[in-house]
Amino acid sequence: MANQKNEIPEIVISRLPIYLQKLNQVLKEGKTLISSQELAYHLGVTATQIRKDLSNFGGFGKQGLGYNVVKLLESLRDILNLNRIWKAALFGVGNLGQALLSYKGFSSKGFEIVAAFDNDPQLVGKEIKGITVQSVDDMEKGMCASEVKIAIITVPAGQAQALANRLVDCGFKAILNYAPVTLVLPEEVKVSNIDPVLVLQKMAYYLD
Amino acid sequence: MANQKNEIPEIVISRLPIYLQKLNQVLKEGKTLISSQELAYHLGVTATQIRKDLSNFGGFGKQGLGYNVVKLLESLRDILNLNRIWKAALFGVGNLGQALLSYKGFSSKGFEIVAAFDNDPQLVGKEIKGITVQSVDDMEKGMCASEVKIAIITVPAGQAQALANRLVDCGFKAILNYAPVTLVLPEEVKVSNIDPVLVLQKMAYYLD
DNA sequence: TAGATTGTTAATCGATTAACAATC
DNA sequence: TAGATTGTTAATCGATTAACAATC
Repeated sequence: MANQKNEIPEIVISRLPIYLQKLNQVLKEGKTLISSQELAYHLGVTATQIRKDLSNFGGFGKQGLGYNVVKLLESLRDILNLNRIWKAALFGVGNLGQALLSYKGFSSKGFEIVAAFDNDPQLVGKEIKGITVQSVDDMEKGMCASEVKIAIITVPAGQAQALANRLVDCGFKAILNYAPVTLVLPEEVKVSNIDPVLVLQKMAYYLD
Repeated sequence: MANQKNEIPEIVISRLPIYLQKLNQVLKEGKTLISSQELAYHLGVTATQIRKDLSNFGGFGKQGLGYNVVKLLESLRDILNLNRIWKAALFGVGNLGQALLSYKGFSSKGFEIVAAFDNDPQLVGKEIKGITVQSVDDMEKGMCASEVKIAIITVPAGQAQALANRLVDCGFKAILNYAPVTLVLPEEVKVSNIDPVLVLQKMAYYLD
């Protein structure tokens, strides 16, 4: 009844990109085979956990040998829907927004920021990294009928919830939120938060 | 035997800053009392979980009434060691590093970047947001005997592990790592990673 | 074949939730 | 007092780990 996606724990899914990242490193080092033990070694997880995680999607290894690096990479990219380019729209072209526009790590991993929006009249119309900043007022015009389903929010905290509501109405399905607020949105929309202050506050507990 | 800190699950600690964030919002709205139910409502957690989390540290509420917002805020700040200013050093003054140097959210929450380091001769000596960029070569000179225990890494992936090793040798105890690699460090050093690509890759699984 | 490592089951561990007595 | 909500126990749920047969 429920499709397979619902059955696989989110915590498993969140580890797959880490495996992918490590496998890319391993590939660069020229290894063609890797055991779950080796893969686990530097990732802070156990070999058993890697095998268990992967077994949710099938058997990718060979007993006695381990995993073919290239094949496992391809399989993980398939599972995570990474065999395509994902377009994203950026909201808020301040310091952080501009840094993200300049970040080369997105495009090399298949994520491309194709539009940028800001409220500041000084910024609207300006071209940054090949992208012309548009007014947030015009968001619906260009985006709602487009194939862009990922939004990156780097607006001030006070504006984030209202913007997020508009994005959901517009049809965005995934939001990467850098604003320091917890967004309240329908559960069919995926939201992930990046807030360095929360992370530092957590670490502070263990200091001193 | 074991001190209390070891006994409280890390997952509990990681939720406390979120409660803190919400309580600050609630305080601004002028509320003086809040129930676990209300607090939970917009945080995607249950009221029971909030009460359970808090009960690790004592009883902060009053039956029939809820929690005094100001008192709970103060208690959480005490628990998380946030009643002081934490100094941090930044490594890597590229786009992202400069955005972090400009970010006002750190100082308003008690985190202050007091030093910045880069390898680029063009950047060394330059002053950004009141901080003079120093050469990474000189890191040990200024930092190892200092009270700065938090490092923020925004250098390229290939340089992060070697830098982190030096930081640990130097006496840093917490590392906020923006480089897209998993750092391997002694377990007494707290490491947190922020990598938007991993987050986007996870969300991609649920798209389409 | 002998050695190594997977994929999977069962056991363990730990976190979340439900329920409710205590009490404001 | 009556109603509300905490703090906590016990039950449930889910994730991790240990163990090992299968098999390369």
